[in-house]
Amino acid sequence: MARRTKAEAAATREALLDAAEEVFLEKGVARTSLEQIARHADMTRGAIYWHFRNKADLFQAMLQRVRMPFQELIEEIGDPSVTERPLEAIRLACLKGFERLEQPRYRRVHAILIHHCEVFGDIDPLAMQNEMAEEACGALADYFACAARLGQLRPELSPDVAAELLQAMLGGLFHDWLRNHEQFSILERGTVLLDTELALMRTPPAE
Amino acid sequence: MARRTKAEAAATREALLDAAEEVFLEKGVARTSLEQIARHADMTRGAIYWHFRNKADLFQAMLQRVRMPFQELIEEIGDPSVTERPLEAIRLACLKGFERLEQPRYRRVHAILIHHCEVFGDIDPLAMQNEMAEEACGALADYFACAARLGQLRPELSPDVAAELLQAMLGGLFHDWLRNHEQFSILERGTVLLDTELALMRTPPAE
DNA sequence: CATCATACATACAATGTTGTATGTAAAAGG
DNA sequence: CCTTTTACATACAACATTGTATGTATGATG
Repeated sequence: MARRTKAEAAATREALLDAAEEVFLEKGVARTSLEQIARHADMTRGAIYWHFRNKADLFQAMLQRVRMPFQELIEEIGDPSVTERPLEAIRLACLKGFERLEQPRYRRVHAILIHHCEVFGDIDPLAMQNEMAEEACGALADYFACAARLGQLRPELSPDVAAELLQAMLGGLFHDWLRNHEQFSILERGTVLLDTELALMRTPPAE
Repeated sequence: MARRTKAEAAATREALLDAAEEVFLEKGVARTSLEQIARHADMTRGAIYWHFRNKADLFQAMLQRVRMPFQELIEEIGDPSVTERPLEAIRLACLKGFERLEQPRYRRVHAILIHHCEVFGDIDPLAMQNEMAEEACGALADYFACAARLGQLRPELSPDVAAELLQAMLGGLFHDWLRNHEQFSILERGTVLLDTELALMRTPPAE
């Protein structure tokens, strides 16, 4: 066999990560050997050990391709009136998140992280999930607090509780969908649930 | 070594299941060998292979000890006025579920099922979770439909959406807590979130 | 009290997986 | 055009785990 050009080498690296996604998702991380990943990409383990130190390193590289912090979603809205309508900012950020999750790569990797891998090596997926959850909950709490100051939140509803409530709901929806994405469209159901919940939380227009 | 009496044999079976719970929870199902489980129970693999056919069989037996369908929780309330106050029935059933989850055995096994095991052998934990989720959502939908008929639900809120909403929220809370049960008490936070959500959903008293 | 089935412990063979060591042909560089 | 490095493929040794086969002491049974 022949050596590849730098671009080709980068392409095989991506191909290996693609293969890892598919095999991990199908068989679970623990039950897939590096051999299976390599063969699924029409390579050998030599290629894997060239690009990555071991399975954990490959796994981390796979995660790097789909990082999606909540704050970035907010910033991507690009609407300057965000600070005046925090509930709408939350809504748009969530919708953006739903849309992104429908891309196969995002969906697959998150499904692997949440449903198809256990602790292994120096990688603790639960710790990562904890970080994601707290990051999301913290951001939500900020925006709900802002909404409360602006009188846009029902007065009997504490902003922190609202944040916990919404984060739990989104997390549950997230888990349910990742478990079986053919069951329903996360964009559709997510929109309905999110709008319903926000409508319940918003202070009703005065009559 | 000596043979044991029937009662002792049953005790070692339970001890093996206890050991499996602890080791599974700590190291993940895939990464724990039967040897480790056996040694953790001061036994050998011989004992395991006597009581169970293999790891999958042991795993299933472990699950059998903690089955908790939503309907049973409702029935355990024992309050005959349940059909007249469906939202209260939901509330009590959830609270009962929270309390049960705080028992170490229930907590550990569910944490294993949801966060510490992948597909293996003929066991698909995701399918089990799907069944649990649909069972819960179906039951919730029934009670919300009942509440709607009795005019106890906000008229703009569809019972099915309410059920999906609550199920997602409970599922998210469930996952978050099982990921790290020392972070908060599921009974405390669960009560707050549940009561808040139900209060938002309930039709407000006429003024 | 002799026998048998039970409840394990021990020993062994087969397999799968990992990490590394080595081989190699082509691309990069001068 | 020659050398060096790159980007893998191949080969090998070590280990962990599994299932089974066998051993065995004891409780149960007539």
